Order: sequence, then structure tokens, then C-alpha cells
Amino acid sequence: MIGIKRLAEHLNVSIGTVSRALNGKPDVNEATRKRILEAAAELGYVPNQAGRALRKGSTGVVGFMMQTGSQITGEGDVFFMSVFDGVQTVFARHQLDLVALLCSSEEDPHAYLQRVVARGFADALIISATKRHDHRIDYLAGHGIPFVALGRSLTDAGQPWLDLDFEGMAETGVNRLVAKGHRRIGVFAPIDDTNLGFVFVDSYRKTLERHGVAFDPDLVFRTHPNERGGHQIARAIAAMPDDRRPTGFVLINEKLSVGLYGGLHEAGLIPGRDIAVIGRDSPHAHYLTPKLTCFRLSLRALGISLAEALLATMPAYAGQYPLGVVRKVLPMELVEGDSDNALPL
Amino acid sequence: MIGIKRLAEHLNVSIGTVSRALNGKPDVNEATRKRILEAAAELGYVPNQAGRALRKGSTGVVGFMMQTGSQITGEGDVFFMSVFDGVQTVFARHQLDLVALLCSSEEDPHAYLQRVVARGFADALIISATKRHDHRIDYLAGHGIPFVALGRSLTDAGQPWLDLDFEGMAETGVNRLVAKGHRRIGVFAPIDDTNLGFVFVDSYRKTLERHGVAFDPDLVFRTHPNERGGHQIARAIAAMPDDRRPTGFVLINEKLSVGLYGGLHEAGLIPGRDIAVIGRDSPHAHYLTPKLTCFRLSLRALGISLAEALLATMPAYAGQYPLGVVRKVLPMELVEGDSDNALPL
DNA sequence: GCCAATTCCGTAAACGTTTACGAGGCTATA
DNA sequence: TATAGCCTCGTAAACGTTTACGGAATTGGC
Repeated sequence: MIGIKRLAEHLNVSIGTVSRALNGKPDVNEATRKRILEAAAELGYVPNQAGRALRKGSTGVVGFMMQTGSQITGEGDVFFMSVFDGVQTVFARHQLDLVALLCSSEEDPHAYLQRVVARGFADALIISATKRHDHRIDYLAGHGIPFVALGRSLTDAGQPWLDLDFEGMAETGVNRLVAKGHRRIGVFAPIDDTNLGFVFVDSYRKTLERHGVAFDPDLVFRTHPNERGGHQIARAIAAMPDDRRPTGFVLINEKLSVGLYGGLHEAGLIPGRDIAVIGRDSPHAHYLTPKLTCFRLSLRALGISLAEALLATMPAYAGQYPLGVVRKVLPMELVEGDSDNALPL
Repeated sequence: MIGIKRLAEHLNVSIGTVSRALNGKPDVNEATRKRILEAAAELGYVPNQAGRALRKGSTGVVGFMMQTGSQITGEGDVFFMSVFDGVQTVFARHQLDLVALLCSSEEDPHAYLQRVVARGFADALIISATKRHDHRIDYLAGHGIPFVALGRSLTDAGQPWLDLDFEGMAETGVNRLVAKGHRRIGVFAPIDDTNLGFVFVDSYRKTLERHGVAFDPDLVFRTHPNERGGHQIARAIAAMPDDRRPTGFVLINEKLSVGLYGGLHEAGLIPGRDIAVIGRDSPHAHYLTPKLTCFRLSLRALGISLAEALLATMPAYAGQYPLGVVRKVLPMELVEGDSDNALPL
């Protein structure tokens, strides 16, 4: 693996000149710059990450922190992979690299974050799965690390964030079901302290009250936001007496839909016939039968916004992106299916 | 952010002593070591990544390369997140960090790999989604980078690999369907050049021939290994005349099952009644109705094996892991469901 | 009480870059 | 021709570690 030293020797110039040429500094003759660039390409020279990071104090790497192994995570691969892709289309313009920082399920997320940040591994971070109260936010803000959160939090350090419109999902969903005559509408609530669930349930509750429908705690199903959780909800629903069972249901993500469908079918209940279901779109949920009525969002666009929100906070990119702290709820589009056709008893 | 210099000043010792104390070198008094460790913990000192990497020539980071944004990828989040978790349980014992190296869909994977390797970003790599002929293997082997492949390839550079038992899946699946009287058995084939599809189809073909059933190219459905692909297969099947339509089907992954189920339902065909389907397990496929007969594998165990196979090739860990190049096909367990109950016409 | 061995620690070089600084050569102007 | 200015490039320091080396202080054996 060739370094700048050998490259310089090969060209009979000093390493300083090579560095300046490669970094597009003005004080280098165009002819020699051309010569250097060609030789670098030919010999496959790539600047050593450690050397550059040590000297410059920045790595050119942005980390997207996520937890592995947790069966409790709500968002899935298509979600993240699409978001990543959006982020990268922006980063590519600035020679920034995106890596996923994988926090083991055995390590405390906050400790992991501290470790990664203190090591100077990344210049900036994107954190996801924000908790209702999230230490990471205070920590990052306190240390002046540029970051953006995918998800709101009650912890407010003036950080930029983007989030799906969970209020809108619950509100539109409930509106839609109420308009069809439903009064007993079930809702998913998270068993952990991720923030999105609270927002969702809160909006659900307020919307119900706006319609004059009393809030019924028995219709709040507390579990993990994944397939298994959906399945548990279905079993709980099936076990309820007819006059107490929800006739409609709003779900916060696609994994729940899958488990719910499975569990309902096992119990002989058919979504769209016996219970109205409104969920969230994914390549997965897209093929459920009957077709799921759901909320959709461009995940690439989300990724792009995320990247732009991050760069807007980084001094190095000042002026290239609209100033100010971006805090945006991304609206979602309702895709009509058949799963919410069921009428109340 | 405190460095070793300030830590040393704070303790009135030299930076050399601090470094030795923190790295567990023998030539340091136990009392001072204790003093140093305590101060380091108290002040939150974490060695700078760049400095350490530059001096040591190694980063303590292992990269797992994967492509983002590609809707064509076959494996999903539960797959990777579970594998990651397995890898990390092994890495944790050696202070190794796992990061996902995200190759944008707009960048050539091989170019990305070269860039990452030349930069010295990671000490070792895990590559996945191996192609039938994979440049990355030659490149990594040629440059002496320790790596392990998740997936076989015709490109053989003596590299270690692990792979799911796609032969076994096709063979057992076909055996099972033939035993039930099926003769027209459909199979998925990849539209790209990932290796696993070839292995799968090849085994399918050989197993059929072993049973004296003629191979019918019309029963090979060439598409992408995801939900959409499964949906396309279903539509193709539904459009076939009854006497040409496959009465059974073997699928290579869980995403295909989901799309296939959706597409079949749309066409009024029910898996397990009108067509026998055998697929692969996932939290997702687990909740399909009717219950999918599928092949299952512990993904955490896969991750652990992957990590061990990698460390076995790294000189720094010599002796700690069984020597030799690990090349192992991981057997899968058949989980009986109802989706393959359909009988041939 | 002297020499050798051991224990502990400080010094300084090295890793591969980037960049401030200054030197040299050239051009242009008077 | 002298001087100022510009263009181009080399020199060397710096980034934060690790580690080879050597020196001082202590210990042990006789």
C-alpha cells in the first residue's frame, strides 16, 4: 500500500507539493498537479485515514448509530437501507462517508456513544430510535458534536431533528375510522421508552376526545413494536368478548401489521372484514392480504433531508445549506387499501 | 476532549507511562497503574482513534460491507442485525468494533472496497452478497487483508467463507414435494449474478433429475430475490394454463415468500391449497397465513461462526482460534407449516 | 559494602498526513 | 539594472499515540 512519501519520491517532488496538489490547493503549478494526479491514480494512492484524521482533526466520516440484535426495534431494513441511500446521495457531494455504528445489544447505547465520540471516530452523528428522555442528546450537544436525530425527544438541547408524522398518522387514522362509525378503536403503545409511541398514543387520545369518544385504557395495547408484538395484540383482541373488542385499530409501523394479520387469521378474524386496520407501508406490508390501508413516506427523501439538516449545523459547510436548526415533521401519504373496510358491529 | 498529554500532566507522570499503564504493559508499578486507570476513568479519557491507528498500523475496527438502497438485496434487517449481534459477541472479547460499511447504490462496490481498504479504515472485512465471480475476493486476498465471506463464490483465493445450505434447502424441498406427488415444481432463480441463486437452482435441478423428473426451464422464474420478485412470480404462475402451472414451489428467502403469498392471493390462489410452497423463515414469514413451511437457521450462531472464522485468519489472534481456513455450509432446520400441503392436480 | 540484576519510568522517534512559513526564481515595472 | 511582487515549491512542525531504549533507583547476593 503506497503512501504519500513513496508517491513523492516516484515523482521527484516533495510530499508537501503532492499533498497540496491532491487537495486542490492553489499554489501548485497546473502541469505538476496533472502529473501528480495521474501518478496517484495509476499507483492507486489513497490518503491514509489515520494520518489525515490525526492532522486535520476530522475524519470525513459520519456515523449512523443503531442497535443490533434487538428484536425490539421497530424499523426494519428497507427502512434504514433506503434512508441510508438518501443520506449518501447528499454526502457524496462532499466526500463524506456514511458508516453504521453498530451498538451491540450487550452494550449500553450511551456508553457506546461516548466511546465512539471520545475516540474521534466520526465527525458527526445521526442517531435514531430516540427515547422519550435521551441522554445521548445532552451528551452530543454538550460536547459540541454535530448531530441530527431521527425522531423527536423530550430532551431538548436545541438539536435538529426529523420525524415521521406520528400525530398525523394517529389523527387521520382515527378520523377515518370514526367517520365509518367506529367507536372502539384500539391502538398500539410501546412497552419501552422510545418517544414515537408516546406521540402516537397521545394524538390518538386527543383525536378521540375531539370526536367525543371516551378514552378506554383497555384499548391501548402495550407491547414491542415488531411482528411478535402485533401477534400478541391479535391474540389479546381475539380473547376479548365481542362487545369489548376493538372494531378498528391503528398501528404505528409495518412490522406490527404483519404480526397482527397473522394473529388475526389464526383466530379466524379477517382484517377488513372483522376489524378495520390502518398501518404503515413497507415493501413487506405492501403484499398483505387484504391490502393494507396505510401511511407511506419516501424514505430516500427522509434520508436526504436528514443529511441536509446535519450539514446545516456543521461549520465546515456553512453557506451551502440553509442556516438554522431543522426540525421537521414529515407528512405521510395515505394509501387506501381494503383493511379498513370493516364496519363496527 | 482530554488527551494522553493532559492526563499525564494531571498525574505528574510521563505520557509513556500512561500509555503503558493503560495498555497493560508489565513494566509499570501496580500502584501507579491503579492511579492512572482511576484518573483516566474519572476524566473520561479515551485514546484517540487516529493517533493510535497511525502508530499501531491497525484500527481495531472490522467492517461489514453492505450495499444500501438496493431494492434488489435478498437479505433483510432481521437477518443482518441478528448476524451482527453474533459477530459482536465474539468481537467484544477482543475489543474489536464492528461497523457497517455502507456502499451507496451509486458507487461501484469494488471501487468502494478499494477505497476503504486503501484508506486503512478497517483491519479486516466481512463481505456479503458474494457474486458468482467476485472481484472483491481477489482484491482482498491479493492485498493480504484478512476477510471472510458470507456466501460462496466461484472466485477462489483460498478465502474462508460461511454460507447457508442452499443445496440442502433445494434438495430437501424438492424431495418433500416429490414425495407428495408433485412433478411440476417451480423454482426461483436470481436475475443478477449473486452466487447463492446458482447453487440453489443447480441443486434443484440435480435433485429433480435424481427423481427422474425432467427439468423444465419454464418452471424457473428469474427475478429479484425480494417481495416484488415474489409478487411477479405469483402473477406469472397465475397466468399459466392449469396443466403447465407448477403445483409446488421452492423459494430461496423470506422476502420472496411474502410477495408470492400476496400475489397468489390476488389471483385467488391459496398457498397450501392450490400450490405447495416451501420457503425460508424470518420473523416476517413466520406470520404468513397459511403457516409457511420453511427452513430456519440461528443467525446469531451464524454471526459467531463468521467472527471466529475471521479471527482464525488474523495473525494477531493466532492460537486463540482453531487454525485453518474455515469453509462451512450451515445446515438448516425444516419447520413444518401448512403451505406445502397442496396436492398436485 | 560492592556489583549485578531488577523494577520502574522518562525520552524521543515514528506512524502518514496537512499546512504555515519561507526561499528561490521569474516577471514586470520604473 | 534594481526592486517589488508573484508563482511555485521545499522544509519542518504538528496532530496523539505506542514503543524501543536507556537511565535511575531499588533490591539481592556475596
